[in-house]
Amino acid sequence: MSDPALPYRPHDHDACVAQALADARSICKAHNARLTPIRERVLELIWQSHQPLGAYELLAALANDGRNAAPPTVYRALDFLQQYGLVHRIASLNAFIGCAHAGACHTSLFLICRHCRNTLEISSSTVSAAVTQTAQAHRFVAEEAIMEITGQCPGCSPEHETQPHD
Amino acid sequence: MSDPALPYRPHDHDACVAQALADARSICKAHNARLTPIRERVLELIWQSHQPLGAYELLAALANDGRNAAPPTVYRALDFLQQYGLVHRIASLNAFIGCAHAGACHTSLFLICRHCRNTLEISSSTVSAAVTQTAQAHRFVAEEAIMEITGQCPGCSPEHETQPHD
DNA sequence: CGGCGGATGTTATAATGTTGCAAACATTGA
DNA sequence: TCAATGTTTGCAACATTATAACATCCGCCG
Repeated sequence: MSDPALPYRPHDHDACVAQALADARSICKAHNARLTPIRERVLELIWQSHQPLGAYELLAALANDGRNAAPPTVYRALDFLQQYGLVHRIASLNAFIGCAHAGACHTSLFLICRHCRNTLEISSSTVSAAVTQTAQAHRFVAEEAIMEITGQCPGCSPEHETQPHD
Repeated sequence: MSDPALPYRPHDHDACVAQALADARSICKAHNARLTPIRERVLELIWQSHQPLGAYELLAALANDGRNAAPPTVYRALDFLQQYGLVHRIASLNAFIGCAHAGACHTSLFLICRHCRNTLEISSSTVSAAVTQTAQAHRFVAEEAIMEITGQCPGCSPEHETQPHD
């Protein structure tokens, strides 16, 4: 299998997914929330791809499972997962990706490679501080921040001109 | 140049729109681009609202003009206007707003009030620098940045509890 | 058991965005 | 002026993304 994942670095992807699912289970338990089979499966599918997945891609994957799913099923699962901070929505792609810092309060910045689509979630206190400060300077009460940077990841950047990922 | 700090403050809106249109005309002229009636009208409609407008809202407005427009008409006009930096797309709202710094190279941050929807475009060098630095730290070549902060503007923030804007 | 509430199934539909082709129009150069 | 060319617009159909409304199921608690 062509080691699909890898935001920029090889790693044991199965283990990384398993860890994410284990974290999710404990987070849900702590909140008395039910990580039902559908919800868990959606989360697993999302984690198996480091590229953000669209709702209808998830839908197709569920259909592959032999499951009889319609759009609301997927959107409801996604709503749940977002609510507990287990996945993020990438607004510029209409797609979803697993949260790399589930459980922790954080403002994330996403580095999205326009070539291989691998997406890296970063929690930068420098950026967060700059944003907070800017908002305050305009007497604006910031509640949610979306920061999505599109460009080229190290594996696909022009200086290399080798095989890009994917 | 049009008064940049428009939302959140009273101002002569007609003049502000007129100025934006004049700027647009000169920018297009400089690039040998044609600011056709449809494109200009779309830009005007967008500027007349400080709240971001959706493509289908624009479509309805064009229909009101007695014009016979279909979705591609609007999307093409929007593509054109974005190409020349005259409008920005707000990804989290699927909507468009006039660019407050047309002509200048800039990375913008948007402060979107979830109450009155007024949206302020800010060019913060602090934030830009922090983002650039973070991207570089991951050897990521940043090309486009989307930064959208949702929250409450001064007029709608809870401490006031007066009449919100809009 | 029986009722309650959350989760899922099902159908339909809304909202957003795109493709492809043809007609209209502007610009250029002979 | 006229044809050649390229851009813009009209138009119809379609693709994608997201939600509404209501029925059903299932676990839990009394």
